[in-house]
Amino acid sequence: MPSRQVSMGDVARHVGLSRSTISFVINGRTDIRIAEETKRRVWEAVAELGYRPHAGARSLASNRTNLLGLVTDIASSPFGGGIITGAQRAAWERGQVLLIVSIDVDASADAAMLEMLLERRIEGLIYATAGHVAVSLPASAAEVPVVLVHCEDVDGRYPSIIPDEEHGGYTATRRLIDGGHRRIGLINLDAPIPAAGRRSGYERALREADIDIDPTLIVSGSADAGAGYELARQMFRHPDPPSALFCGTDRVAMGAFDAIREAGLRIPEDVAVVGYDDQEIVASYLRPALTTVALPFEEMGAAAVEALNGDIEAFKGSVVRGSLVERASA
Amino acid sequence: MPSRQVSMGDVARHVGLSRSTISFVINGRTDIRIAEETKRRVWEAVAELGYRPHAGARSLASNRTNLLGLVTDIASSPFGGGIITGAQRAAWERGQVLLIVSIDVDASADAAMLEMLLERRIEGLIYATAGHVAVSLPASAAEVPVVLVHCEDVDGRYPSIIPDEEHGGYTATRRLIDGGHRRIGLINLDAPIPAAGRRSGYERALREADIDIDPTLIVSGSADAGAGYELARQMFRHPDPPSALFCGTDRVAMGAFDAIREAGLRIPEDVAVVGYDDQEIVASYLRPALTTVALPFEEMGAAAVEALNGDIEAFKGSVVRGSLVERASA
DNA sequence: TTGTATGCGTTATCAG
DNA sequence: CTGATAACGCATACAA
Repeated sequence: MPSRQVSMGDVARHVGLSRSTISFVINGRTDIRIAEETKRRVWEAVAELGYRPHAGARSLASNRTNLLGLVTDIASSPFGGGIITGAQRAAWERGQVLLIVSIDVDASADAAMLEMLLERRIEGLIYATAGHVAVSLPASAAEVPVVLVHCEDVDGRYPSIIPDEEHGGYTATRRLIDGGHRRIGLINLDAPIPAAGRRSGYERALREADIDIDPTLIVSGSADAGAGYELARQMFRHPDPPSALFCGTDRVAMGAFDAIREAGLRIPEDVAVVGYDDQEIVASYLRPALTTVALPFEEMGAAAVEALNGDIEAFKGSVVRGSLVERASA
Repeated sequence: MPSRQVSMGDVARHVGLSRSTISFVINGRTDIRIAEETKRRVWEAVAELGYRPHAGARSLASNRTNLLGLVTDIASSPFGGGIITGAQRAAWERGQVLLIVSIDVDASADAAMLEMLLERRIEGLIYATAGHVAVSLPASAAEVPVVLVHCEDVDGRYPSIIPDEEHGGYTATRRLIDGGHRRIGLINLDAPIPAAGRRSGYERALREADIDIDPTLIVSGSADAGAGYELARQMFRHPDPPSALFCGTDRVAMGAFDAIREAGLRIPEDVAVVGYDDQEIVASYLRPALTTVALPFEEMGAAAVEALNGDIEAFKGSVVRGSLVERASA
């Protein structure tokens, strides 16, 4: 328990140099030439004394914190953690740190949290959600650069980084077509933001392969297993049932699996299935393991940090692509 | 874009008081009596000028940061996010903030991350893992109070906050006994830290109910669905098979479900099943939904913050209890 | 109850 | 290349 922390002055005294010199070498400033020997001595003293810069003092003097705020509900959600991972990696590479605040999906008590972030002098704010939703930020958010991830703000003030749903729909469908299928069912999501994009990707893939779009093969419902089960059951009562299924969610696929088995069909021999989300727990433990389109969480997190560090306006309406995770169901 | 941030001095000038007075009212100091009228005027000016304290300056002057470091792999894991939620809630209540650093389960490049946390002058460190494992921290961690959550350090230097596995095993088994079962199978985990505790809870519940412990009803394997399937299959080839199953993991239960169905048995009518972990996605989307023992993640996170704020030694070897989540499988 | 003076650890400016 | 010196915004001992 050292009685006092060791400061830059202590280091200076130890090596018999001025504080400025210490500061220069510690910050690795290239605009000022310093003798190698001097640097060596400084670093040596730093190690010997166990000196550690004081971030608070530094931010006071330099008026920079290298702090980015990340407020998100993904910690209280079973997936989407990739956003944190991706954002943090990108931030770290730039010498930046994330101050993460976890909120509830519903909570609006986040004004106080934001205030706290502002007191800490964050230099940018990332607001990320696990689900693709519309949000509304406290007014004070506007005091720093803001990017939204996986959500959109109600009055379109801030740029959003969202998954390329059209491309995802296309990728999934294309995989099925490449597997030789021509009757491909789509169990889409009811009306949330992404549903439309997913469907048009599906249709584009079909058109490209000269397959007629059969509206009776397209249904939609909620995102859970129950809906998947019901909708799939219904679909396999079709006089000319599909040989492949693109499900809007891994959970939907999970339900569909049950219905397909109940119909006495095997996966993927009789029916190939592709899911959406790559919710690891569901997708990889399903039997057979689910081939699915991964949401690009890490990429979105990283993109958010890049946006904050670059021309933020350039990211308006930008979209990032997920990739197909091949397992055994298609 | 204000050309300069407004400081305490600006507020003081605005109301015609000294900076100390402003400081006193802003920090709500009760050891110094200040006229209500004065306070009112100060807060008014604060609002009018949009003054916001500078956390860096404050930490420099007071030598306190109210920052807690949380380094964890749960963001890159599908569950355990409750630790963040719980820790943050507890911290927030004490006016503290979490600096969260997400690491990979394997990564050991965390020395640099820890160094960064120390530069930010964290006043305590929480190291939390998604899985119950043994870890080893960089030496510099010892410079601040440390608590481990859901893990233990190899040389037992720091206190750990871990789930009460014995109690969990007891709770699950007890639930089955209360449901009228007397032949209860246990599919335990192979040799990781928690397995032993779980089993002794199971045995205690049995003994309490005067049920003989049948070693042939106790098997163990890895934590995944594949193992659950195999082990359960095996168990139902027993001449006198169990009418209830306690699975060491929800994923194991997921596999067991398949085996039970294959054996032509119904859940829970013919076989009652209780899982462990309460991995929401698995447990709630299984059909029937899985009754399971929840790991007390939020409570552990909160306990960690409390430990850091109190007598940290008192938390050595302390254990926190999860609770049963009743669904439909038992 | 309020004001003054000082110091916290850094960075930045500017002169050598 | 190096060394004084002055901020940075706030808390606090001390004086009034």
